[in-house]
Formats: sequence, C-alpha cells, structure tokens
Amino acid sequence: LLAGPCPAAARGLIGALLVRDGEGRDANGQRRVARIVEVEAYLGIADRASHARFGPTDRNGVMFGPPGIAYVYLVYGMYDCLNVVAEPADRPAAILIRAVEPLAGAERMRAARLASAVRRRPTASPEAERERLAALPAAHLARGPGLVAAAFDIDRSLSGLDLCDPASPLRLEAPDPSRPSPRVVSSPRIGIDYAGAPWTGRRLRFFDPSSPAVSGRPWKR
DNA sequence: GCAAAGATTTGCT
DNA sequence: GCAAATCTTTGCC
Repeated sequence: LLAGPCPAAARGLIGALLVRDGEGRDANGQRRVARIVEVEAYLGIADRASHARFGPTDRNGVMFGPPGIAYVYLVYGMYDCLNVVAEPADRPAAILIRAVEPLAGAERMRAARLASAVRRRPTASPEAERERLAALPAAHLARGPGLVAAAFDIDRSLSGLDLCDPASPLRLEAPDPSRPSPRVVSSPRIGIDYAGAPWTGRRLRFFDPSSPAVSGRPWKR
C-alpha cells in the first residue's frame, strides 16, 4: 500500500493502528494503541507544500528513501510531527499523521502530554497542567499532529525508524478486521497557504468524519 | 553569515 | 479572533 501513489496510501491509512511499546521517557510500561483518523498526503518535488520541494536535505532525506519509514521533523521550533514515507525510493512523498483516536494506554498518553508540556513551559505549574489534561476526553489527547507526537513520545530521534517492522518500538499495524472500515472524506490540507494555487486547493487531507479525534473546527471538516 | 518563515498549539482579548 | 512562543532550515548577501 505505502509503495503506491501517496494519496491512495494516505486514504488507506485511515483506520490503521499506531502502536507504541512501553519504553519511553519514564519507567511506566503501558502500551499505547490508537486508530489513525486523520492524515495528509505530501507529494514530490513539484508539491509546493511538501518539504521535498527543496530536493534532498539533511532534514527531509528519509522522504527520498524506501516507503514505510518514519519521517519526524520539528515544526515552528516547538512540536514534532510524525510522517510515514510513501512511494518508491526514488520518489519523495510522505503522509502526515494529523490525529489518532486512543484505544489503549490513554493514561500513558496523558502522562506523556504532561511531560511534553512541562518541557515546553518549565515555569508553568505542572499541577495545573495535570488537571487540565485529566479533564480532557481520551479522544482529544492526540487531536492534532503536534499532539500525536507528544502523546506517543515521538521526536526526531525516531526519524528513519521502520514503522512496518513488528519489532520497532513505534509501528503501524493493520486494523481489526472485525471492525467495519471507516467512511473516509477529503478536504484541502491545513496550514499550507504559503504553497499557493493549485496546491492549497487540492483535497489531499483524509479523515474519518465520525471520529471525535479529528482536528479542526467542526464546520470546516 | 544573517534574516525570515514555518505541515502548530495555546492563551488572552 | 489574534498573537506569542521557539528554533531549525532555507534563501539570499
């Protein structure tokens, strides 16, 4: 699937599982599992919204490699974002994981969100942040690309990891076959106004409209 | 070498 | 609804 055209691969990732093994920044060994509910496809050199538009660099190098590999980058100097590399090795493309819906390990995700917030704002009250996160529904713990990374302890050190290897601490797994496949709708991508036409208008964002974990304002979904 | 902008999130007005 | 926080990467001198 990931070796094929990126838009179809992105659509096909909706409903797949993102799995994180117990290892992480602290000793709590809870396994985290979540359903992918929102993604965006970023195409090759010609896509003015894609990091690949600069050609291969130190940052985006893995996009030019084989499919199924993690591409993690830092955005706005603050948040890590997880991508899955798509298409064959000579064609750069990646799928941004924008939101996932927790199925297991939600408390571990809450702890990771707290640790991430404390690292970002050392002067703020950890207790206030802990209470804020405790009040958050599980479906909102990873609603947004920066929050997916925070909830799963994903940072740039995981870039290059094989997400299709069952031995990887972070990996993709096929959805539960007994579960009905989700409805998938498309929209333009978010936060790429700089790309200009026609790229801003292309419907390369895919999501499950029934999921409460999808990011963005409800009326813009 | 330096200036500018960015695949975001949060808090305040 | 708008602006701040924060730092890497890119683009131009």
